[in-house]
Amino acid sequence: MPVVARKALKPRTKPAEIRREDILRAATALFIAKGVGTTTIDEIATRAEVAKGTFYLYFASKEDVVAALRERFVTGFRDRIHRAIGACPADDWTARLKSFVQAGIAAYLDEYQLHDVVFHDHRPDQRRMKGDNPLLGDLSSLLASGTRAGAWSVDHPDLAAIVLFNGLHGTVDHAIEHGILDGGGLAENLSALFLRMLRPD
Amino acid sequence: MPVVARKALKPRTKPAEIRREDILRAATALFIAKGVGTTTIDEIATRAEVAKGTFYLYFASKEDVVAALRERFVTGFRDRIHRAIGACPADDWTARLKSFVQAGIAAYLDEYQLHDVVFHDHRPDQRRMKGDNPLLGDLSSLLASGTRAGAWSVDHPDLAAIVLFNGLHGTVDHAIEHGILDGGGLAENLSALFLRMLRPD
Amino acid sequence: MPVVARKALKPRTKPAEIRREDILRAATALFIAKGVGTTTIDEIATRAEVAKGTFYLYFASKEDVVAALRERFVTGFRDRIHRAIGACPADDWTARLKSFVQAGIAAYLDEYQLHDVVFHDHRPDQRRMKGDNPLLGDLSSLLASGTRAGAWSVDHPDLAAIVLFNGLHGTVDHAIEHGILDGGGLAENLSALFLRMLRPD
Amino acid sequence: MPVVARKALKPRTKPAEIRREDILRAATALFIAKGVGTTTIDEIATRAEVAKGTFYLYFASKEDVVAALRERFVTGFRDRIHRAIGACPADDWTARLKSFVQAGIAAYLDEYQLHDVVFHDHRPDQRRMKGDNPLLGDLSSLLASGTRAGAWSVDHPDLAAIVLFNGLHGTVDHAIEHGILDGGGLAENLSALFLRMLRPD
DNA sequence: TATGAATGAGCTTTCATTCAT
DNA sequence: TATGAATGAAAGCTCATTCAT
Repeated sequence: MPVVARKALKPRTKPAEIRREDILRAATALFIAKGVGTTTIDEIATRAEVAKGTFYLYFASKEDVVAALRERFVTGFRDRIHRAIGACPADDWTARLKSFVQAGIAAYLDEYQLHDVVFHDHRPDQRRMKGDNPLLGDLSSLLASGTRAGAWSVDHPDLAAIVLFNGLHGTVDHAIEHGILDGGGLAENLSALFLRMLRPD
Repeated sequence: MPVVARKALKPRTKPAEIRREDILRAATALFIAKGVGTTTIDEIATRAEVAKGTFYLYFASKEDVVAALRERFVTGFRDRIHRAIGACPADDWTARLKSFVQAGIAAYLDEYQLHDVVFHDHRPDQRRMKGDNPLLGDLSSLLASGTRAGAWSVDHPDLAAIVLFNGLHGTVDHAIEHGILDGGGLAENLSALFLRMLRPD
Repeated sequence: MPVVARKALKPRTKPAEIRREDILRAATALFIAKGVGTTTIDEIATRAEVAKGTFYLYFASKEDVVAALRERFVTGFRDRIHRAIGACPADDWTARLKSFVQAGIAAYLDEYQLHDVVFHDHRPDQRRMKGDNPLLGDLSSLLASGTRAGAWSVDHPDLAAIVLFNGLHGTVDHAIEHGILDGGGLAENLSALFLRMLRPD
Repeated sequence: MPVVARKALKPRTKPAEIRREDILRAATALFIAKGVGTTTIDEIATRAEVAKGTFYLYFASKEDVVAALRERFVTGFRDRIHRAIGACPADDWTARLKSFVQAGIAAYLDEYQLHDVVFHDHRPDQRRMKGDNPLLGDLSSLLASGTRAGAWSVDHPDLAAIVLFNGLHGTVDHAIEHGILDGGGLAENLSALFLRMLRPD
């Protein structure tokens, strides 16, 4: 009777981080393909090549997975925008705003499917977390700083930030719906519109 | 004890429209209170004082109810705005835009709970119906007309309409989240912001 | 305001026998097309252009309809065979048996769909009614009479009747399954086989 | 009280084959007792001492269970007949045929309840599978071989096989209906009848 | 006699979660 | 850490039947 290995072939234990990643990746693909509600834990586990029980070793529930993906989405989105803005001269406010718009549109167009998954709340208390959107603060700061620097003029930076952010969001939604994927032209027009809003009297 | 009544109390058969209304009302209350997903047909039927089978006599599924409510919500919302605009002098474009904003905010604040229920799609193809939003067309027309009349200036009325509408929407969302229910002040500031955007160069 | 007729157009009341027939006809078509179990009372009523409640005025249940159809099927089947036999010379036993076979096959091929409907019992006590099959008695008598007349020889007419009847039944079933619809050839071969069984030693 | 056991008593996990068997056994008993249509999955699960969900781990539906039982019934039935025939001298054709009849009757009498359950199709396309009956082929071969060996004479072995098989089937049905459970005498008479049919001219 | 709105018991099926191994 | 068989609550939907008109 052979005593040796046999299990060396398929290491039953992977580093936890990898496992988690496997599951997250599998879930993302399925959520995008068939929606969160329709995807079963079973399917996620199968696709991640993991037993159903193992899933629960890493996540408490399906919603927990969605939350993790949301976290990651928001961070990634924000980083991307920050990187774009960071590439602009510190005192070129118009460029910074344009970068915000351009990077925001591009990032959204790239990942709107994940966005939909991740912001498709099922709970009635959805009205709690949106306020946490850190981009609103970023944008508000940008507007306020530009105003202070005399680049433009805004009375209520918070309000303007909300309008700009939602305007951008809605514009991309509209573009996606209508199959327009030319983010460049979109960014151009949108920036122009936003800058009109910021013109001093 | 009156002998006459007896049947007046519990008419087995009600006019279809009333029955439908009963069910719709019951569903609305439950959807708002505990979410669409968590509400069962059973609960709706019980609350509407109707047998489960009767529910299916009037609606094909829970989603069918949501669709009916959505229809009604959209129509009501739009009517309210139209009524407000209609009360303004036909050539006072600024007043018309302000009315749009004010009525939109008020209507949304009044009914955002129903709004949430009704736009909480479960399907992954949510990206189909939003474009049907007739208010976008209304707003775009308003902007274009005002431009033609020389009241203000817009390069891309459709784009501007999207930004305004989503800006308004997002602003109210934000207000609700933060417990601000002073629609008046909100409308004031928002209109001012929008009008800045429309100023000719 | 016209007071006249209005109802003369569509006489709400049809003679009971007609109504019953309408329902029976509708049920038959549906049962054949989609099976008894799958057909709903609603469908029968709709097809018969009658209200659901009216259905219950004429039949106590779906099974009651099936029973009525069965009754009718059996009677018709038997009549057809009797007519065929009756057309033969009273003392030509071979011809009478052949007629039985031929008419039986023809009738079955013509109406096997209804046969299937009508003998597709759902109850576990199916083992009760088959014995009522009057054709077995008819056939047994025929065999006994022929034997007494010296045309052939049978030890146990009842047993032989069962074998012949079921043999015939099974043969047609087989033919139908295999798409053979030439009843003539079938009857020829089957009669020959049966007559071999009846040959005296 | 033994302390060791505890888990031996109610092993949460049983070998799949045993579980399947438990369910099949429970279903059979219920189907026989109250019919397939009337038996609910719930009842089967309860009787098999299994959760309802577990049922669906092993079978896709009630019909799936019936199909499994049918499969098993047909195989068992055929095996039994083959065993009986196999016990006869290879060249004693009469004995072989008698064995077929005798074993067929005995097997059917023993298991007609299961037979009824298993062949109580609900679908309108019942006319598809019967032809698959492998016993017809077996019987046809037997008849042809006996003919070739000069033991008897048959013109159309396939047709004769159908008649014999259905004759046998119908005879037992009749016997059951009338409470005759003496398979022996039945076999005697039936074999005699069949052999008459096979006599050379 | 005829209607058809209303009933509600009852069935199948799904799936998140547990837990013995 | 990993497994996956087992669980069982929960929910949607159907349809035979009733009954007030």
